[in-house]
Order: sequence, then structure tokens, then C-alpha cells
Amino acid sequence: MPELPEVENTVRDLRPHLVGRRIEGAQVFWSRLLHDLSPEVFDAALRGRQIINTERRGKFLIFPLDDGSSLLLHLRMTGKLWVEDRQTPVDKHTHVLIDLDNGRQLRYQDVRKFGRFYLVQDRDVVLGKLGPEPLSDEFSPIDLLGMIQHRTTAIKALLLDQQVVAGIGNVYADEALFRAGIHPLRPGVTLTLTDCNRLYASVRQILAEAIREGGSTLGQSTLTNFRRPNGVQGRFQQRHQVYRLTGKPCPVCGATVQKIKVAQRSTHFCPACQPIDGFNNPLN
DNA sequence: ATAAGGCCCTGACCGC
DNA sequence: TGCGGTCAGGGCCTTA
Repeated sequence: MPELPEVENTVRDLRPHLVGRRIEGAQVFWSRLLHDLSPEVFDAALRGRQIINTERRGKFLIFPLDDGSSLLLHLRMTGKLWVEDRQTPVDKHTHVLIDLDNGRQLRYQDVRKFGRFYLVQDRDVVLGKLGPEPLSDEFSPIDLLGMIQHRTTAIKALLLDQQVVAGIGNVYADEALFRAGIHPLRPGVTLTLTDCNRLYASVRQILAEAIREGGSTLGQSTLTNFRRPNGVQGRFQQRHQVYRLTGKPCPVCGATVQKIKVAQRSTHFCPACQPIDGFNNPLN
């Protein structure tokens, strides 16, 4: 599940391979990956374009092109990108090949086929509704409070809502709530400014640390887990404190980590460190 | 306006 | 070994 840290590492790794390169053609073997355009139109529109940069917004990758348009990509669950020589045999589940002008190829592999490519003149058509970038100056504890103080929805669900804040997914939502000592089911409206200060700090710490550690690689399957374009796995999973640690002792207090469903997503937390009423919090 | 549930996908994993 | 069932899950769509 590539989230902000995994996408950021992907964007950084790809930059030296893509910036300044010209696209010679594109093949798409599973057309539903393309939002609102056919493989033929996709190929025709990309052919001859130069890639200006590699950027990120939330969990989206952005490739600005020399004609002012942008190629956007969301990896969703199992999407992977990397650059390889054209002659290298194509792996299973590889659905998109983009030929570069140096004999190499940008390859997209996605076992579950949930990913989406967009080709747009105005990137705001796709990105416009996203909330603030959590690591930027446009995001503050007051902003967070403003986004959630009128919501009865569980705070976990609000963190997953990309319109509240962009880039957080299931892994980092659980880890941030744990570090902030906030129960995932607490309605947004019950969070105080103090809570928001802690949650804001946790979110930023977790994401910055996860970026430094190369993201999180979960599970053994190289097909479904995360891997950077340079082939390296993430290391941040070694620092997870609750995510997929159901039944294990909480690293802070030793209580047993619990798993529940929140907004249809598995949610892991420590019932002692993250009390539902928000009081007697040992982390305070 | 908000929220819940279904859907897309396939591989991993579990019990028998 | 084979088989059926369940789980994983981001975002979009429909329904309430």
C-alpha cells in the first residue's frame, strides 16, 4: 500500500532516470488503468513528449511534460514503477511500458490492477480536491482542528480522507494515532486543540521518518509488497509499533495490541495508550 | 452534507 | 495436493 513515504521515495528514485528523457511510445495491456482515455490516445499523446520533472502530491506521482500537460499516476495497492532496459524480459503483471529515448523503458506492474494513470492539461482536475500536504507549511494544527472539529466521523476515517490531509493511508494512520495516544474511534468533534497538536506532530514525525527509512515493505510477497524503483525494500516496517502487530505487547506499556475495523479498514491500536475517552493517557 | 456498503482485482493464507 | 473461503485495501460510485 504505497502511501506518502513510499510514493516520495519512488519519485526521488525515478528522477535521475526520467528528467529530460523523451518518450518514444507507450503500450498499455490493461486499459482500465487509464482514466478516461484509450491506449491508442495515451500512446499518441505521450509520443515525442519530454519529461520535465518527477513530483508528488499526496499519493499521486506527477510527471510534468514539455507541452504543459501532466502524466499523473496513483499506485493504489500494488502498483510499482521502475526503469529497465527494453530487452529485459517483461515480468508478469506488467501492464504499462513507456519507451524512453535512451533505450530504456519505464515499467508499471500492478497485481491488483487498482492503479490509475491520468493525462491532463490541468492537474487540478485530478488533484484539486486534495487536502494539504502534511509536511508542508500549508498544514498546521489549527488547520487540522478546523477540518475535523465539526465531524462526528471516527478520527481514523478522517485521517484516511484525502480531503482532510493528503497522503496518509492505513499504515501511517494507525502509527500516527498510536504515537499521539488517540483512540481510532474517537469522533473528530471530540478532539481538543491539544489532541490536534499531538496528532499533527505525530503525523509529521511518522511521515518524515518513514521517508528517511525508504518507506514500509510489508509481507514476503515481492508481487504485492512495496519495493522502490531501485529494487530496495523499505525499512520502516521494523519501526511499526502497532500496525499488523495484533496480539503483541504494546512497545510502550506492554498491553496487548488490538485489531478492530474502522471504515472497513483493519485498525490496530493499544487500548491502554489510546483510551477512548481521551483521558488518563500514559503518553501525556 | 454525511456515511455506509459494494466494487474493482489477485495472491496469500488457512482449515479441511 | 487440492479446494473453497476469507482477507488485504484506496478511491470511486451508489444508496440511504
